Amino acid sequence: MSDASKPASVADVAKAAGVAKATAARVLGGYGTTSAKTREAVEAAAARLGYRPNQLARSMTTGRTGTVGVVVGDIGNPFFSLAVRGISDRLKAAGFGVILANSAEDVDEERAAIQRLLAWRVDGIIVSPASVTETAHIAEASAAGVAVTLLDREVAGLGVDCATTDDTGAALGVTEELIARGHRSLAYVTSSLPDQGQFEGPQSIQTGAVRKRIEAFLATAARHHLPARVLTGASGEEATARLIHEVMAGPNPPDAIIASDSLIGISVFRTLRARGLAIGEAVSLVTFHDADWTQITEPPVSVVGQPALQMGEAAARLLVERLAAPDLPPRHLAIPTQMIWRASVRST
Amino acid sequence: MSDASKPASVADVAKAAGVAKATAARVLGGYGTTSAKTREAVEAAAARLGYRPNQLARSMTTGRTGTVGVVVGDIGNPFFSLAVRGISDRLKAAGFGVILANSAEDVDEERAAIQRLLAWRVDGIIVSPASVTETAHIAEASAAGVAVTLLDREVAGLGVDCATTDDTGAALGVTEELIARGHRSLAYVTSSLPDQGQFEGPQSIQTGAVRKRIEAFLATAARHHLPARVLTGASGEEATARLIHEVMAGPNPPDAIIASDSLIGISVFRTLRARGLAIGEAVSLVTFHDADWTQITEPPVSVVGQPALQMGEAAARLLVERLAAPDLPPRHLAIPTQMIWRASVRST
DNA sequence: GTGAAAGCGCTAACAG
DNA sequence: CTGTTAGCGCTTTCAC
Repeated sequence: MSDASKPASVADVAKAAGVAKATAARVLGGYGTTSAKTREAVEAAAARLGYRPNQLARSMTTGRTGTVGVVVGDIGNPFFSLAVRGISDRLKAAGFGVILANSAEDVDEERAAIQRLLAWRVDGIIVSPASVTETAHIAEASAAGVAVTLLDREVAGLGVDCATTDDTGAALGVTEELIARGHRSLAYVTSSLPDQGQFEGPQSIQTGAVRKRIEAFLATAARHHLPARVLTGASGEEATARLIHEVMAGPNPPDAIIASDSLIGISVFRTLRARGLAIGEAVSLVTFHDADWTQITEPPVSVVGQPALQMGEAAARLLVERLAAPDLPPRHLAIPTQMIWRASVRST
Repeated sequence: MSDASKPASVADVAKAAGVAKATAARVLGGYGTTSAKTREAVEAAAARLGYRPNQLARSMTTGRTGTVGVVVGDIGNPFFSLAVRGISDRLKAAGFGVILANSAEDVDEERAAIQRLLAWRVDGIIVSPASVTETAHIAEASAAGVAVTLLDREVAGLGVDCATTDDTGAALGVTEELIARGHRSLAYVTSSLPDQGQFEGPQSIQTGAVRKRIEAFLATAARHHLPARVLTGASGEEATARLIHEVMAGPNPPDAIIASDSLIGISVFRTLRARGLAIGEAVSLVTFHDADWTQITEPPVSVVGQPALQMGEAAARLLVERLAAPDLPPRHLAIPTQMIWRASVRST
């Protein structure tokens, strides 16, 4: 059967079947035309020798790998893991495999990952860029001729496809409704770190989606002449807890908090509880991403529903379509979010 | 700079730098010895031409791809997504890339994925087998000379490395404690489907880890002469709800329920709530996997803590070590779980 | 329908 | 330290 030392090649099979290399290749590769008789002979020999196609050699000659690189910030984050599931399913259906890379939200790692993917000659790359400004490597990939699709985070001027949720609309809607319900001091909590270590407006945030949300959040609050602050660096339980404790203990504490993802949402929920604050009464809470758990807490948590799986599917679809039609103009799919108001936000 | 039509090759760079192909290759590939002067010349030429190494060609000649295939049941499941994060981090540190495949817990898909990975000549494969019995393709991969490590689910007699949690110990411990706390009718809920469509003992369950847990669960209950039932097919919210409603409405309903993962845990929690049952009083609940949300429900949910991330890291470590020492005897790392008892289980 | 030969881009082995 | 040569396994001409 199969041999650990050196798998049988087309040449081996050809010899065993008593045909030319090209003929065996035609049968094994499923292209060209062959008579039923030779086909059987080749297939028998292949089975006997435990032939296993070498995709490297195949891709080497054809120039196509049938492979797409996926670079996300954190595959451990439910939002991305669902997106990757969507991507993976869709790509598989289209006959592509996935090479996964985790950037840990670090531009240098992202850059290295993309270089590796280019070296592997992937047909396409789906990436959630860690930075909106440092994107030369993404432009480079696109220029090198691989199809690029942005996931969740738009980068202007790159001229590539993009699948995001409607961050601006979502943030605007949430903020408006919070204000309509009588909240007078708002806070947005994100794990993103500002550029210079200190938050100085949306432009200091490098995560595209988060920047958009903060822009809409601040603009909406300003329009109503209400104080709004942005808490950055909420990465992990302790950091988030510290931020929340600090702001709640300080002057004019927020009466409504928006968490940028479900991980932060949990931490905020817990910290508010630990401070003895009645969520939905003393302080309201909304989180981005409709994680399952938001329905079973007491009170249940209001969410900005982000169809992560569908977004992944959309990104994959965009990529596959571009591969088929490289000259299509770049498209941006902004998938609508769905607000679900629950008791964690007071209603008056 | 870079050209979309055809990237520069070693030969192109060599010609531009006025050196032999092998010399340019030595510089570009970072092997052998070269003088500082030629190195500079080659690097300059490479930069000018936008040279990009072709990993396919590299792997073709070296026989090593520096790539590991990872096949999981569902990357969208937090348990696996954390495991994959651990795997990815560890492999990256060791210089390996990850090709991800999702089996959707389907043996046929898993088989196809493994074949594809073998065609890609991955150096190793980490897989959470969908079935304990249909494992010929895994044995085949191992026989073909790629390092195989099992993730989360042991398969006896395969002679490959394996990183799991201690399922038997965990299930035994949980069951004992539930009984000690006065529960008299137990139920275990899993998404796994039994072999013949109907549960007929642990042997009808194909998911290795789940089978082990059920074995220990049933054996422990039997030792105490207490009724214990296994609910299968709890895949998705509705299916789980139906199962729970059915069993709670039937004769001798369980007074303690063990959920096989955190997704099921949420569904059970919700369904019990919907039935108006006081969790931790009328009925107790324990779930496998220490998902974040278990701490913030009311009551908080008891968990069998599964260090998914560490398990992933362990699997990757086993694989890397085997790649370095192929003749090592197969090792099985059973990472201990950590029980955390919370108010969802009554204490008497 | 089948065969012979060239070549993808790179590294490895051996000279010089 | 550098150059020459061969070859990895496959597909792709182009003959026959």
